[in-house]
Amino acid sequence: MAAEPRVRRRMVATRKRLLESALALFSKNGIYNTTVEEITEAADVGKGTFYEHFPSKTALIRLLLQEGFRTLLDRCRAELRLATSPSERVKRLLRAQFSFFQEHGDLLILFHQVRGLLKLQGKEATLLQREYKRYVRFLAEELERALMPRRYSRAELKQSACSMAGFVTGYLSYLVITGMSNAKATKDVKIPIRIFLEGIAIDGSPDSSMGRGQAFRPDA
Amino acid sequence: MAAEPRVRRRMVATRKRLLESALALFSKNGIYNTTVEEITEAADVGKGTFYEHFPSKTALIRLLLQEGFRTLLDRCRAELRLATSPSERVKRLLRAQFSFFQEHGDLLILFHQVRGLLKLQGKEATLLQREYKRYVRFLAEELERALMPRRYSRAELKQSACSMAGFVTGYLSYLVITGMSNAKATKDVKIPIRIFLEGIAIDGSPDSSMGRGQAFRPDA
Amino acid sequence: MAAEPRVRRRMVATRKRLLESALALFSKNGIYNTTVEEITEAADVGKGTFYEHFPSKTALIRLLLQEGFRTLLDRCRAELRLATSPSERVKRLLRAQFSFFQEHGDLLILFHQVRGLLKLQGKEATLLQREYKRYVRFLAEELERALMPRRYSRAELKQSACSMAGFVTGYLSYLVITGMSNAKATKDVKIPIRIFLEGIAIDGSPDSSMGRGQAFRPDA
Amino acid sequence: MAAEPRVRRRMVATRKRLLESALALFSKNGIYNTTVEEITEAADVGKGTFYEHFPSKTALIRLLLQEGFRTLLDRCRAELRLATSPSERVKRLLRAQFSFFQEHGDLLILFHQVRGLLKLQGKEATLLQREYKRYVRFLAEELERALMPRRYSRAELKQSACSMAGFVTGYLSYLVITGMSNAKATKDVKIPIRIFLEGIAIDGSPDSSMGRGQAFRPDA
DNA sequence: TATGAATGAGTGTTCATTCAT
DNA sequence: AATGAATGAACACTCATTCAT
Repeated sequence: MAAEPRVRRRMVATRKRLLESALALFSKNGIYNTTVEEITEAADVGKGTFYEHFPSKTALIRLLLQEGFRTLLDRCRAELRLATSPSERVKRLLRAQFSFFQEHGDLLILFHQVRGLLKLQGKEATLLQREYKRYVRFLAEELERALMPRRYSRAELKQSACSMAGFVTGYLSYLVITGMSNAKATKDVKIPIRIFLEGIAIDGSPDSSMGRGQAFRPDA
Repeated sequence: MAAEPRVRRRMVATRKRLLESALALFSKNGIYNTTVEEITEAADVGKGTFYEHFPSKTALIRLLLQEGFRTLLDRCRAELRLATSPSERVKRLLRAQFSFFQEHGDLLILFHQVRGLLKLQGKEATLLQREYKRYVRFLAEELERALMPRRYSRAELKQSACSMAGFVTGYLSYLVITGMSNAKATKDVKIPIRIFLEGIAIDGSPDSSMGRGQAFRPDA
Repeated sequence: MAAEPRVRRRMVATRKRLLESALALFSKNGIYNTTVEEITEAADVGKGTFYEHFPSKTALIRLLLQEGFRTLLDRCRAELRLATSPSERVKRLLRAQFSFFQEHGDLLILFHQVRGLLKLQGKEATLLQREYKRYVRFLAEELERALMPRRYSRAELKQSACSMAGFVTGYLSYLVITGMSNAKATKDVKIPIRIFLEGIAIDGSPDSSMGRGQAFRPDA
Repeated sequence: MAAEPRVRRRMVATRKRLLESALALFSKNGIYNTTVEEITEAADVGKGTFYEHFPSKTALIRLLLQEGFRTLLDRCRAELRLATSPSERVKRLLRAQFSFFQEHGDLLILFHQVRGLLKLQGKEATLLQREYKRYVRFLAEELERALMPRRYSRAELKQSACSMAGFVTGYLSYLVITGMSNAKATKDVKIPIRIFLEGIAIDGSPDSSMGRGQAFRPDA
């Protein structure tokens, strides 16, 4: 009876080692090029042990994804609590996301790869999709709150949330590809934003420069 | 001698059908869940024929990627030629990318999935990586040209390019996930940008609002 | 075009070798202790070849079963055509079954093992079950025809068919267990039947000997 | 010292629960689709406990088989003791077997499935085989006793015993397959026997009807 | 050139069995 | 004696690739 906790602790440790090994390998080799056996070997346990802890490889991926998103959202919420004005909320939201991925670089590629699966059908995909949708919904709600005074349509807010989420992960994953230090490049994210947007003249009248007297519409 | 061209034409047609079938299937089921046999079946040719035209499945993917990026860059260049002022170049660059992916939605998931592979080692990955790097370099150069008067460091321009590329594809792929009509949502891309950035006060004095008198730094 | 048949012939031969190897191994080691690899090795083909010819191990078993039952029923029908009187039909029916299993001893254990699965649920089991039911139904119909003059209820005929089928395969499989030569023991099947039934006095008055004045009822 | 019996009693109870759970599961899902874990779960004991009581899964099966056959033979012996005439012995023997399987339907599928293993080599198979052989030998001896006056060869008696054993279990298992109520169908087993045998004319002159002036020989 | 039968390394998953507690 | 976490051999099945025709 007194020894039980030790067993439990060992099990928890094993499970944790499996999760960590999996995440590290997924991040290094991708979810497709990582085999269950590689994971168990990295965790220094037998192959069968994997299935004592997780029903399937996919389930493990889902778990990592869920946990990842939960941590991300928690981070966002914590950061939002520090905001003193509505206008500050958006900044903190963005900051939370960047700093999260800076700490959890492993999750960047996982989120990315799984996202590449989501157009596919099948109930497993639906389960995974739910996580991303929840994330977007959360961002949309927060954006709404932050921008209270001015009313935007639900669709616009959703688009805006997609825009934000896509920007964060897209930017970071391109940094990874080009071999730029994530840490350094995310130190001051405002510069790239300003640069690539400055021509768009986000501030005021500019689109007239497109010669059509319209707002910027890429496919106009 | 007179028949030769016909044979050649047939071959070219077969090759084209293979490429198209592959792209369609990749877009629908992803590169991992699409088998060579499915591709040849869709193209209505024998399985072996695939290997008469392409040395491997990966090579085919690389080809589609290369062709895709070439088309994308061509589109960008064409659009840029229409610009009458440097400040307009960025807008047209962005517009070109959005409209490209709107037309070639097939490539969105392909670009995305392949990107998820790029951290991997191996010379195949390096070959694929080259394509993305070329794309980013192109964007960086164009940004430099567009913003000539103001000098940015090479690194900053590269970050900015990543930012742009990441934003475009990230935004669009999140739209796909959340089930929003790509066509509709990209009609006016400025709204979401404005919304999610408005709190950041990209325009002027803003960061003081963070209470630290600093530029916006997500991980501060 | 002229060579095609050769390829086809080769394929048919491969398929046949696989079927034969499988049946032989199933008969020797049982369906559970026979692996796909053993089958392909015995057929001297690669492991993957198996799946070019059959969608799954279970499907192969089903195929063997179907083909076996078809042959068995054909044999029965052929034998029945030789009958000159209704009363002869039952004899010939029984004879056909015995001679069939004598020739196809391999199928005896297959039929037996698969039968052991049939109580299980699942659609695969249902598919297999169909074969046995068809067999019993056939026997019931033939018994009805053979015994036309005297009317038996549908249920009684079905029981009778089960009785016949069960007897044939049960008897033979017990012969196998006890190591008796199938060939020799089935030469004159009437002797064992007479022996074990003679006390039951199938002919007339006997059951009164049970002291209850009733028909023989095992659980009375 | 006083507690010892309690421990022993508990152990016996656990062992019994394991045996019962196993039998129930074997009957429902078959010996192959029943895992040791399912058995221990059903018996509400730890997985390791199984191996405190039985050296292996196969050993458990052997045990159930042995116990089953022992009970069956006991039942037969008890029934035989009630016989008042030699001719009655065969009837009672048959009755005992039918009523046994009616009560212990669980054992029907177990006996059946294990029988499907018996052609296999290996000492485990030999051990299992012994049980069936003992059963057949018992039946042969009883038949001999019952038919004393008329002499049959040892081989003929053995065949006859196989015939009886095969008929009983074969008939019943076909009833299960076709979904007929075991209970109802075995109420009066004589009808099916009579029906399927009536054409064989077990009684007298019959085989001449085959037009060959021979005894009924299935493979003639 | 085109074909598709053949291949076999590789993968996720199962499960009887072991053993430290 | 009882437990259940850990084990790893084994298995069915996949699929990119080869090659004889």
